[in-house]
Amino acid sequence: MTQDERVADRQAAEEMPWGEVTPDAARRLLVAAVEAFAERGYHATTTRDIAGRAGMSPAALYIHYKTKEELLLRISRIGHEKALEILRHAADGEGDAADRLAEAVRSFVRWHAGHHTTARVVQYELDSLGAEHRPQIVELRRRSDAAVREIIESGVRSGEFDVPDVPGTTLAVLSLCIDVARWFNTEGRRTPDEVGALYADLVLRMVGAEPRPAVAQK
Amino acid sequence: MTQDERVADRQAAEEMPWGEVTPDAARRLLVAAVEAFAERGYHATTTRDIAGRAGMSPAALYIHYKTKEELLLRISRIGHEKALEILRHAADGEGDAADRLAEAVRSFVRWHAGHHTTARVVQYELDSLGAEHRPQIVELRRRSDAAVREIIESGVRSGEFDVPDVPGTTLAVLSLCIDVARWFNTEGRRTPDEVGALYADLVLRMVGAEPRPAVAQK
DNA sequence: GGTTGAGCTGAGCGGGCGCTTAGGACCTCT
DNA sequence: AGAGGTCCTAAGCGCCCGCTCAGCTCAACC
Repeated sequence: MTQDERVADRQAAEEMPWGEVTPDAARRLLVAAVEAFAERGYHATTTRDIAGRAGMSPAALYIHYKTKEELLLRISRIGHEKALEILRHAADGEGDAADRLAEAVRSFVRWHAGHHTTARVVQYELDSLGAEHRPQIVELRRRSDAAVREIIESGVRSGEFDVPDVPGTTLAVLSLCIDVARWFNTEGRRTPDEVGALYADLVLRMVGAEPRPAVAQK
Repeated sequence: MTQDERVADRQAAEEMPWGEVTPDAARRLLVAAVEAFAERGYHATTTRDIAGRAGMSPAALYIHYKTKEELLLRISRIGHEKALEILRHAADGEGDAADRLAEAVRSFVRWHAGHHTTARVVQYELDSLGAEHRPQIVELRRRSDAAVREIIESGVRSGEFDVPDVPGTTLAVLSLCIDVARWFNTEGRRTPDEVGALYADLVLRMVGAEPRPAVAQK
Protein backbone atom coordinates (compact mmCIF):
# COMPACT_ATOMS: atom_id res chain seq x y z
CA MET A 1 0.00 0.00 0.00
CA THR A 2 1.46 3.34 -1.00
CA GLN A 3 1.46 6.59 0.96
CA ASP A 4 -1.15 8.05 -1.41
CA GLU A 5 -3.44 5.09 -0.90
CA ARG A 6 -3.16 5.38 2.84
CA VAL A 7 -4.20 9.03 2.62
CA ALA A 8 -7.09 8.10 0.36
CA ASP A 9 -8.21 5.46 2.83
CA ARG A 10 -8.15 7.88 5.72
CA GLN A 11 -10.17 10.46 3.80
CA ALA A 12 -12.62 7.83 2.70
CA ALA A 13 -13.13 6.70 6.28
CA GLU A 14 -14.09 10.19 7.30
CA GLU A 15 -16.31 11.19 4.40
CA MET A 16 -17.98 8.15 2.86
CA PRO A 17 -20.82 6.01 4.22
CA TRP A 18 -18.76 2.81 4.32
CA GLY A 19 -15.42 4.58 4.35
CA GLU A 20 -14.11 2.56 7.28
CA VAL A 21 -14.15 -0.57 5.15
CA THR A 22 -10.92 -1.08 3.23
CA PRO A 23 -9.53 -2.07 0.82
CA ASP A 24 -11.71 -0.83 -1.99
CA ALA A 25 -12.70 -4.32 -3.17
CA ALA A 26 -13.87 -5.27 0.32
CA ARG A 27 -16.01 -2.14 0.44
CA ARG A 28 -17.54 -2.78 -2.97
CA LEU A 29 -18.46 -6.29 -1.86
CA LEU A 30 -19.97 -4.99 1.36
CA VAL A 31 -22.04 -2.33 -0.41
CA ALA A 32 -23.25 -4.99 -2.86
CA ALA A 33 -24.18 -7.23 0.07
CA VAL A 34 -26.16 -4.44 1.77
CA GLU A 35 -28.20 -3.89 -1.39
CA ALA A 36 -28.81 -7.59 -1.93
CA PHE A 37 -29.67 -8.33 1.72
CA ALA A 38 -32.05 -5.36 1.84
CA GLU A 39 -33.82 -6.38 -1.37
CA ARG A 40 -34.15 -10.11 -0.90
CA GLY A 41 -33.12 -10.92 2.66
CA TYR A 42 -29.96 -12.57 3.93
CA HIS A 43 -30.94 -16.18 3.30
CA ALA A 44 -32.33 -15.53 -0.17
CA THR A 45 -29.13 -13.79 -1.25
CA THR A 46 -26.41 -15.92 -2.81
CA THR A 47 -22.70 -15.25 -2.62
CA ARG A 48 -22.70 -15.39 -6.42
CA ASP A 49 -25.19 -12.51 -6.49
CA ILE A 50 -23.10 -10.39 -4.13
CA ALA A 51 -19.90 -10.99 -6.07
CA GLY A 52 -21.69 -10.32 -9.35
CA ARG A 53 -23.01 -6.95 -8.16
CA ALA A 54 -19.48 -6.02 -7.13
CA GLY A 55 -18.17 -7.05 -10.55
CA MET A 56 -16.14 -9.95 -9.26
CA SER A 57 -16.07 -13.71 -9.39
CA PRO A 58 -17.74 -15.68 -6.57
CA ALA A 59 -14.38 -16.74 -5.18
CA ALA A 60 -13.21 -13.14 -4.68
CA LEU A 61 -15.61 -12.75 -1.77
CA TYR A 62 -13.67 -15.28 0.29
CA ILE A 63 -10.42 -13.34 0.03
CA HIS A 64 -11.93 -10.49 2.04
CA TYR A 65 -14.49 -12.31 4.21
CA LYS A 66 -14.30 -15.74 5.79
CA THR A 67 -17.99 -16.50 5.28
CA LYS A 68 -21.19 -14.93 4.04
CA GLU A 69 -22.21 -14.46 7.67
CA GLU A 70 -19.11 -12.40 8.39
CA LEU A 71 -20.34 -9.93 5.79
CA LEU A 72 -23.65 -9.63 7.62
CA LEU A 73 -21.87 -9.24 10.94
CA ARG A 74 -19.70 -6.37 9.70
CA ILE A 75 -22.69 -4.60 8.16
CA SER A 76 -24.72 -5.09 11.30
CA ARG A 77 -21.99 -3.92 13.67
CA ILE A 78 -21.08 -0.81 11.70
CA GLY A 79 -24.77 0.04 11.34
CA HIS A 80 -25.54 -0.45 15.02
CA GLU A 81 -22.51 1.61 16.01
CA LYS A 82 -23.73 4.42 13.77
CA ALA A 83 -27.23 4.21 15.26
CA LEU A 84 -25.87 4.29 18.80
CA GLU A 85 -23.62 7.25 17.97
CA ILE A 86 -26.62 9.20 16.66
CA LEU A 87 -28.65 8.57 19.81
CA ARG A 88 -25.76 9.23 22.21
CA HIS A 89 -24.96 12.49 20.41
CA ALA A 90 -28.55 13.62 20.95
CA ALA A 91 -28.65 12.42 24.56
CA ASP A 92 -25.42 14.26 25.38
CA GLY A 93 -26.48 17.41 23.52
CA GLU A 94 -27.54 20.83 24.72
CA GLY A 95 -31.03 21.96 25.65
CA ASP A 96 -33.82 20.64 27.80
CA ALA A 97 -35.16 17.10 27.64
CA ALA A 98 -37.71 17.96 24.97
CA ASP A 99 -34.99 19.42 22.75
CA ARG A 100 -32.84 16.35 23.19
CA LEU A 101 -35.66 13.89 22.64
CA ALA A 102 -36.82 15.72 19.52
CA GLU A 103 -33.27 15.79 18.17
CA ALA A 104 -32.79 12.09 18.95
CA VAL A 105 -35.95 11.09 17.11
CA ARG A 106 -35.33 13.50 14.23
CA SER A 107 -31.79 12.33 13.52
CA PHE A 108 -32.51 8.65 14.23
CA VAL A 109 -35.49 8.67 11.87
CA ARG A 110 -33.58 10.65 9.25
CA TRP A 111 -30.91 7.96 9.27
CA HIS A 112 -33.43 5.12 9.02
CA ALA A 113 -35.17 6.82 6.10
CA GLY A 114 -32.09 8.07 4.29
CA HIS A 115 -30.20 4.82 4.67
CA HIS A 116 -33.22 2.56 4.61
CA THR A 117 -31.47 -0.21 2.70
CA THR A 118 -28.73 -0.38 5.32
CA ALA A 119 -31.20 0.08 8.15
CA ARG A 120 -33.37 -2.72 6.86
CA VAL A 121 -30.46 -5.13 7.05
CA VAL A 122 -29.32 -3.79 10.42
CA GLN A 123 -32.75 -3.94 12.05
CA TYR A 124 -34.39 -6.95 10.44
CA GLU A 125 -31.65 -9.47 9.70
CA LEU A 126 -30.41 -9.75 13.27
CA ASP A 127 -31.89 -13.22 13.68
CA SER A 128 -29.81 -14.45 10.76
CA LEU A 129 -26.66 -13.99 12.83
CA GLY A 130 -25.53 -17.13 14.58
CA ALA A 131 -25.50 -17.42 18.37
CA GLU A 132 -21.76 -16.69 18.52
CA HIS A 133 -22.10 -13.28 16.83
CA ARG A 134 -25.44 -12.04 18.12
CA PRO A 135 -24.48 -11.04 21.70
CA GLN A 136 -22.17 -8.20 20.65
CA ILE A 137 -24.99 -6.72 18.56
CA VAL A 138 -27.55 -7.15 21.32
CA GLU A 139 -25.24 -5.23 23.63
CA LEU A 140 -25.14 -2.28 21.19
CA ARG A 141 -28.94 -2.28 21.05
CA ARG A 142 -29.13 -2.28 24.84
CA ARG A 143 -27.02 0.86 24.90
CA SER A 144 -29.23 2.53 22.29
CA ASP A 145 -32.24 1.76 24.45
CA ALA A 146 -30.42 3.22 27.46
CA ALA A 147 -29.67 6.47 25.61
CA VAL A 148 -33.34 7.09 24.84
CA ARG A 149 -34.49 6.02 28.30
CA GLU A 150 -31.98 8.44 29.80
CA ILE A 151 -33.52 11.39 27.96
CA ILE A 152 -37.06 10.42 28.89
CA GLU A 153 -36.14 9.88 32.55
CA SER A 154 -34.50 13.29 32.73
CA GLY A 155 -37.63 14.86 31.25
CA VAL A 156 -39.79 13.14 33.84
CA ARG A 157 -37.49 14.29 36.68
CA SER A 158 -37.55 17.89 35.46
CA GLY A 159 -41.34 17.78 35.15
CA GLU A 160 -41.24 18.46 31.41
CA PHE A 161 -42.71 15.06 30.56
CA ASP A 162 -45.70 13.12 31.84
CA VAL A 163 -44.86 9.46 31.29
CA PRO A 164 -46.55 6.78 33.42
CA ASP A 165 -44.49 3.90 31.97
CA VAL A 166 -40.92 4.92 31.15
CA PRO A 167 -39.57 1.56 29.90
CA GLY A 168 -42.69 0.94 27.84
CA THR A 169 -42.62 4.39 26.29
CA THR A 170 -38.90 4.06 25.54
CA LEU A 171 -39.63 0.82 23.77
CA ALA A 172 -42.46 2.40 21.79
CA VAL A 173 -40.36 5.38 20.71
CA LEU A 174 -37.52 3.20 19.46
CA SER A 175 -39.95 0.80 17.83
CA LEU A 176 -41.67 3.63 15.98
CA CYS A 177 -38.35 4.94 14.64
CA ILE A 178 -36.97 1.55 13.69
CA ASP A 179 -40.06 0.57 11.73
CA VAL A 180 -39.40 3.49 9.39
CA ALA A 181 -36.80 1.28 7.73
CA ARG A 182 -39.54 -1.20 6.84
CA TRP A 183 -41.98 1.13 5.11
CA PHE A 184 -39.87 4.04 3.88
CA ASN A 185 -39.64 4.21 0.11
CA THR A 186 -37.45 6.56 -1.88
CA GLU A 187 -40.23 6.98 -4.43
CA GLY A 188 -42.69 7.93 -1.70
CA ARG A 189 -44.00 11.41 -1.06
CA ARG A 190 -41.96 12.23 2.06
CA THR A 191 -38.32 13.14 2.43
CA PRO A 192 -36.28 11.78 5.35
CA ASP A 193 -36.29 15.29 6.86
CA GLU A 194 -40.06 15.53 6.69
CA VAL A 195 -40.56 12.13 8.32
CA GLY A 196 -38.04 13.10 11.02
CA ALA A 197 -39.92 16.32 11.80
CA LEU A 198 -43.30 14.57 11.86
CA TYR A 199 -42.04 11.80 14.13
CA ALA A 200 -40.28 14.21 16.51
CA ASP A 201 -43.60 16.01 16.96
CA LEU A 202 -45.52 12.76 17.50
CA VAL A 203 -43.02 11.55 20.09
CA LEU A 204 -43.14 14.82 22.04
CA ARG A 205 -46.91 14.35 22.20
CA MET A 206 -46.42 10.78 23.43
CA VAL A 207 -44.37 11.95 26.41
CA GLY A 208 -46.80 14.76 27.21
CA ALA A 209 -44.34 17.59 26.51
CA GLU A 210 -45.73 21.09 26.25
CA PRO A 211 -46.44 22.01 22.64
CA ARG A 212 -43.56 24.05 21.24
CA PRO A 213 -43.08 26.23 18.15
CA ALA A 214 -42.15 24.17 15.10
CA VAL A 215 -38.43 24.25 14.37
CA ALA A 216 -37.29 25.59 11.03
CA GLN A 217 -37.33 22.73 8.57
CA LYS A 218 -35.31 22.60 5.41
CA MET B 1 -66.49 -36.84 4.12
CA THR B 2 -69.15 -37.83 6.66
CA GLN B 3 -71.84 -35.64 8.19
CA ASP B 4 -69.97 -35.69 11.52
CA GLU B 5 -66.76 -34.50 9.89
CA ARG B 6 -68.55 -31.67 8.19
CA VAL B 7 -69.94 -30.53 11.54
CA ALA B 8 -66.50 -30.79 13.11
CA ASP B 9 -65.05 -28.71 10.30
CA ARG B 10 -67.63 -25.99 10.73
CA GLN B 11 -67.10 -25.83 14.48
CA ALA B 12 -63.34 -25.75 14.00
CA ALA B 13 -63.65 -22.85 11.56
CA GLU B 14 -65.53 -20.84 14.13
CA GLU B 15 -63.52 -21.60 17.24
CA MET B 16 -59.91 -22.37 16.36
CA PRO B 17 -57.21 -20.01 15.15
CA TRP B 18 -56.65 -21.79 11.84
CA GLY B 19 -60.03 -23.48 11.84
CA GLU B 20 -60.85 -22.42 8.30
CA VAL B 21 -58.03 -24.61 7.00
CA THR B 22 -59.16 -28.14 6.25
CA PRO B 23 -58.54 -31.03 6.14
CA ASP B 24 -56.70 -31.64 9.38
CA ALA B 25 -53.39 -32.55 7.71
CA ALA B 26 -53.38 -29.33 5.70
CA ARG B 27 -53.91 -27.34 8.92
CA ARG B 28 -51.12 -29.14 10.74
CA LEU B 29 -48.77 -28.37 7.87
CA LEU B 30 -49.84 -24.75 7.86
CA VAL B 31 -49.35 -24.35 11.60
CA ALA B 32 -45.93 -25.97 11.30
CA ALA B 33 -45.08 -23.56 8.49
CA VAL B 34 -46.14 -20.54 10.56
CA GLU B 35 -43.83 -21.60 13.38
CA ALA B 36 -40.91 -22.31 11.07
CA PHE B 37 -41.32 -19.12 9.01
CA ALA B 38 -41.58 -17.02 12.18
CA GLU B 39 -38.48 -18.58 13.74
CA ARG B 40 -36.16 -18.68 10.76
CA GLY B 41 -37.79 -16.73 7.95
CA TYR B 42 -39.40 -18.00 4.77
CA HIS B 43 -36.26 -18.54 2.73
CA ALA B 44 -34.34 -20.23 5.54
CA THR B 45 -37.15 -22.71 6.13
CA THR B 46 -37.05 -25.97 4.20
CA THR B 47 -40.05 -27.99 3.13
CA ARG B 48 -38.43 -30.93 4.93
CA ASP B 49 -38.51 -28.91 8.17
CA ILE B 50 -42.18 -28.01 7.75
CA ALA B 51 -43.19 -31.57 6.97
CA GLY B 52 -41.09 -32.86 9.87
CA ARG B 53 -42.76 -30.53 12.38
CA ALA B 54 -46.14 -31.74 11.14
CA GLY B 55 -45.03 -35.36 11.57
CA MET B 56 -45.11 -36.14 7.88
CA SER B 57 -42.76 -36.96 5.04
CA PRO B 58 -41.56 -34.11 2.78
CA ALA B 59 -43.71 -35.33 -0.08
CA ALA B 60 -46.94 -35.02 1.93
CA LEU B 61 -46.72 -31.24 1.73
CA TYR B 62 -47.30 -31.29 -2.02
CA ILE B 63 -50.59 -33.13 -1.72
CA HIS B 64 -52.13 -30.15 0.07
CA TYR B 65 -50.16 -27.24 -1.39
CA LYS B 66 -48.82 -26.75 -4.88
CA THR B 67 -45.62 -25.04 -3.73
CA LYS B 68 -43.93 -23.74 -0.61
CA GLU B 69 -44.98 -20.23 -1.65
CA GLU B 70 -48.66 -21.23 -1.69
CA LEU B 71 -48.30 -22.02 2.02
CA LEU B 72 -46.97 -18.51 2.66
CA LEU B 73 -49.74 -16.99 0.57
CA ARG B 74 -52.48 -18.77 2.50
CA ILE B 75 -50.93 -17.78 5.84
CA SER B 76 -50.52 -14.20 4.70
CA ARG B 77 -54.03 -13.85 3.32
CA ILE B 78 -55.77 -15.34 6.33
CA GLY B 79 -53.66 -13.17 8.64
CA HIS B 80 -54.29 -9.98 6.73
CA GLU B 81 -58.01 -10.73 6.59
CA LYS B 82 -58.03 -11.17 10.37
CA ALA B 83 -56.11 -7.92 10.87
CA LEU B 84 -58.50 -6.03 8.61
CA GLU B 85 -61.49 -7.52 10.40
CA ILE B 86 -60.15 -6.30 13.76
CA LEU B 87 -59.63 -2.75 12.50
CA ARG B 88 -62.96 -2.58 10.66
CA HIS B 89 -64.79 -3.85 13.74
CA ALA B 90 -63.25 -1.03 15.77
CA ALA B 91 -63.87 1.59 13.10
CA ASP B 92 -67.54 0.57 12.81
CA GLY B 93 -68.01 0.38 16.59
CA GLU B 94 -69.87 2.54 19.04
CA GLY B 95 -68.55 5.59 20.85
CA ASP B 96 -66.71 8.73 19.85
CA ALA B 97 -63.56 8.81 17.74
CA ALA B 98 -61.26 8.48 20.77
CA ASP B 99 -63.13 5.35 21.91
CA ARG B 100 -62.91 3.81 18.47
CA LEU B 101 -59.23 4.68 17.98
CA ALA B 102 -58.33 3.32 21.41
CA GLU B 103 -60.26 0.13 20.71
CA ALA B 104 -58.62 -0.24 17.29
CA VAL B 105 -55.12 0.10 18.72
CA ARG B 106 -55.88 -2.05 21.77
CA SER B 107 -57.28 -4.99 19.80
CA PHE B 108 -54.82 -4.69 16.91
CA VAL B 109 -51.86 -4.67 19.30
CA ARG B 110 -53.33 -7.48 21.36
CA TRP B 111 -53.52 -9.59 18.22
CA HIS B 112 -49.95 -8.77 17.18
CA ALA B 113 -48.65 -9.62 20.65
CA GLY B 114 -50.80 -12.67 21.30
CA HIS B 115 -50.24 -14.14 17.84
CA HIS B 116 -46.78 -12.75 17.35
CA THR B 117 -45.50 -15.79 15.47
CA THR B 118 -48.30 -15.49 12.93
CA ALA B 119 -48.03 -11.71 12.86
CA ARG B 120 -44.32 -11.87 12.21
CA VAL B 121 -44.90 -13.96 9.10
CA VAL B 122 -47.82 -11.82 8.00
CA GLN B 123 -46.05 -8.49 8.44
CA TYR B 124 -42.45 -9.27 7.58
CA GLU B 125 -42.48 -11.98 4.93
CA LEU B 126 -44.58 -10.06 2.44
CA ASP B 127 -41.59 -9.47 0.15
CA SER B 128 -41.08 -13.22 -0.16
CA LEU B 129 -44.33 -13.47 -2.09
CA GLY B 130 -43.86 -13.40 -5.84
CA ALA B 131 -45.21 -10.56 -7.98
CA GLU B 132 -48.25 -12.60 -8.97
CA HIS B 133 -49.45 -13.07 -5.39
CA ARG B 134 -48.46 -9.80 -3.72
CA PRO B 135 -51.16 -7.46 -5.16
CA GLN B 136 -54.06 -9.17 -3.37
CA ILE B 137 -52.21 -8.76 -0.06
CA VAL B 138 -51.31 -5.14 -0.76
CA GLU B 139 -55.00 -4.44 -1.36
CA LEU B 140 -55.90 -5.85 2.08
CA ARG B 141 -53.25 -3.61 3.67
CA ARG B 142 -54.65 -0.57 1.83
CA ARG B 143 -58.04 -1.28 3.38
CA SER B 144 -56.50 -1.61 6.86
CA ASP B 145 -54.85 1.76 6.39
CA ALA B 146 -58.20 3.23 5.28
CA ALA B 147 -59.95 1.95 8.41
CA VAL B 148 -57.53 3.72 10.73
CA ARG B 149 -57.47 6.89 8.64
CA GLU B 150 -61.26 6.92 8.74
CA ILE B 151 -61.28 6.99 12.55
CA ILE B 152 -58.64 9.71 12.75
CA GLU B 153 -60.40 11.85 10.14
CA SER B 154 -63.69 11.61 12.02
CA GLY B 155 -61.94 12.70 15.22
CA VAL B 156 -60.43 15.68 13.45
CA ARG B 157 -63.83 16.64 11.99
CA SER B 158 -65.52 16.43 15.39
CA GLY B 159 -62.77 18.49 16.98
CA GLU B 160 -61.74 15.67 19.34
CA PHE B 161 -58.30 15.30 17.74
CA ASP B 162 -55.59 17.76 16.82
CA VAL B 163 -53.70 16.15 13.92
CA PRO B 164 -51.74 18.33 11.49
CA ASP B 165 -50.82 15.44 9.17
CA VAL B 166 -53.56 12.80 8.95
CA PRO B 167 -51.91 10.40 6.44
CA GLY B 168 -48.59 10.63 8.25
CA THR B 169 -50.13 10.02 11.64
CA THR B 170 -52.17 7.10 10.28
CA LEU B 171 -48.96 5.59 8.97
CA ALA B 172 -47.21 6.09 12.30
CA VAL B 173 -50.04 4.52 14.30
CA LEU B 174 -50.15 1.43 12.11
CA SER B 175 -46.36 1.23 12.04
CA LEU B 176 -46.19 1.37 15.83
CA CYS B 177 -48.72 -1.44 16.19
CA ILE B 178 -47.20 -3.65 13.50
CA ASP B 179 -43.71 -3.43 14.98
CA VAL B 180 -45.04 -5.11 18.13
CA ALA B 181 -44.78 -8.38 16.21
CA ARG B 182 -41.02 -7.84 15.85
CA TRP B 183 -40.12 -7.25 19.49
CA PHE B 184 -42.85 -8.96 21.49
CA ASN B 185 -41.62 -11.96 23.41
CA THR B 186 -43.76 -14.40 25.34
CA GLU B 187 -41.12 -14.58 28.06
CA GLY B 188 -41.11 -10.79 28.41
CA ARG B 189 -42.63 -8.86 31.27
CA ARG B 190 -45.73 -7.58 29.54
CA THR B 191 -48.93 -9.36 28.57
CA PRO B 192 -50.63 -8.61 25.26
CA ASP B 193 -53.38 -6.81 27.20
CA GLU B 194 -50.88 -4.57 28.97
CA VAL B 195 -49.12 -3.63 25.76
CA GLY B 196 -52.49 -2.94 24.15
CA ALA B 197 -53.51 -0.60 26.98
CA LEU B 198 -50.15 1.21 26.95
CA TYR B 199 -50.22 1.68 23.19
CA ALA B 200 -53.83 2.86 23.15
CA ASP B 201 -52.86 5.56 25.63
CA LEU B 202 -49.77 6.58 23.63
CA VAL B 203 -51.77 6.82 20.40
CA LEU B 204 -54.47 8.98 21.99
CA ARG B 205 -51.69 11.33 23.05
CA MET B 206 -50.31 11.33 19.49
CA VAL B 207 -53.61 12.55 18.08
CA GLY B 208 -53.99 15.16 20.82
CA ALA B 209 -57.14 13.65 22.35
CA GLU B 210 -58.23 14.94 25.74
CA PRO B 211 -56.88 12.77 28.55
CA ARG B 212 -59.52 10.31 29.67
CA PRO B 213 -59.95 8.06 32.67
CA ALA B 214 -58.08 4.79 32.29
CA VAL B 215 -60.33 1.95 31.23
CA ALA B 216 -60.53 -1.06 33.48
CA GLN B 217 -57.70 -3.38 32.54
CA LYS B 218 -57.79 -7.10 33.10
C1' DG C 1 -65.22 -58.84 -1.81
C1' DG C 2 -63.51 -56.43 -5.38
C1' DT C 3 -62.80 -51.56 -7.01
C1' DT C 4 -61.89 -47.00 -6.45
C1' DG C 5 -59.72 -42.89 -4.88
C1' DA C 6 -57.72 -40.07 -1.28
C1' DG C 7 -53.65 -39.57 1.58
C1' DC C 8 -49.27 -40.76 2.39
C1' DT C 9 -44.19 -42.57 1.98
C1' DG C 10 -39.36 -43.83 0.15
C1' DA C 11 -36.40 -42.89 -3.19
C1' DG C 12 -34.44 -39.74 -5.95
C1' DC C 13 -33.86 -36.01 -9.90
C1' DG C 14 -31.89 -31.72 -11.44
C1' DG C 15 -29.98 -27.86 -9.87
C1' DG C 16 -28.03 -24.21 -7.13
C1' DC C 17 -25.89 -23.48 -2.78
C1' DG C 18 -21.55 -22.03 0.29
C1' DC C 19 -17.11 -22.56 -0.03
C1' DT C 20 -12.21 -24.44 -1.67
C1' DT C 21 -8.29 -25.00 -4.47
C1' DA C 22 -4.79 -24.45 -8.05
C1' DG C 23 -2.91 -21.32 -10.66
C1' DG C 24 -2.23 -16.84 -13.22
C1' DA C 25 -1.73 -11.59 -13.70
C1' DC C 26 0.37 -7.77 -11.90
C1' DC C 27 2.97 -4.95 -8.76
C1' DT C 28 7.13 -3.85 -5.80
C1' DC C 29 11.57 -4.45 -4.33
C1' DT C 30 16.07 -6.41 -5.05
C1' DA D 1 15.78 -10.30 -14.67
C1' DG D 2 14.09 -12.68 -10.94
C1' DA D 3 11.66 -13.32 -6.36
C1' DG D 4 7.89 -12.55 -3.40
C1' DG D 5 3.44 -11.05 -2.31
C1' DT D 6 -1.24 -9.52 -3.23
C1' DC D 7 -5.47 -10.06 -5.50
C1' DC D 8 -8.12 -12.31 -8.49
C1' DT D 9 -10.41 -16.21 -11.59
C1' DA D 10 -11.90 -20.94 -13.51
C1' DA D 11 -13.27 -25.01 -12.12
C1' DG D 12 -15.51 -27.74 -9.23
C1' DC D 13 -16.59 -30.47 -4.56
C1' DG D 14 -19.99 -32.05 -1.51
C1' DC D 15 -24.26 -30.95 0.11
C1' DC D 16 -29.02 -29.97 0.47
C1' DC D 17 -32.70 -27.64 -1.76
C1' DG D 18 -37.74 -27.69 -3.92
C1' DC D 19 -40.21 -30.81 -5.95
C1' DT D 20 -41.75 -35.45 -8.39
C1' DC D 21 -43.33 -40.08 -8.91
C1' DA D 22 -44.32 -44.96 -8.43
C1' DG D 23 -46.39 -47.52 -5.26
C1' DC D 24 -48.50 -48.62 -0.62
C1' DT D 25 -52.61 -48.53 2.77
C1' DC D 26 -57.15 -48.27 3.89
C1' DA D 27 -61.89 -46.57 4.36
C1' DA D 28 -66.00 -46.00 1.40
C1' DC D 29 -68.86 -47.58 -1.98
C1' DC D 30 -71.07 -51.21 -5.53
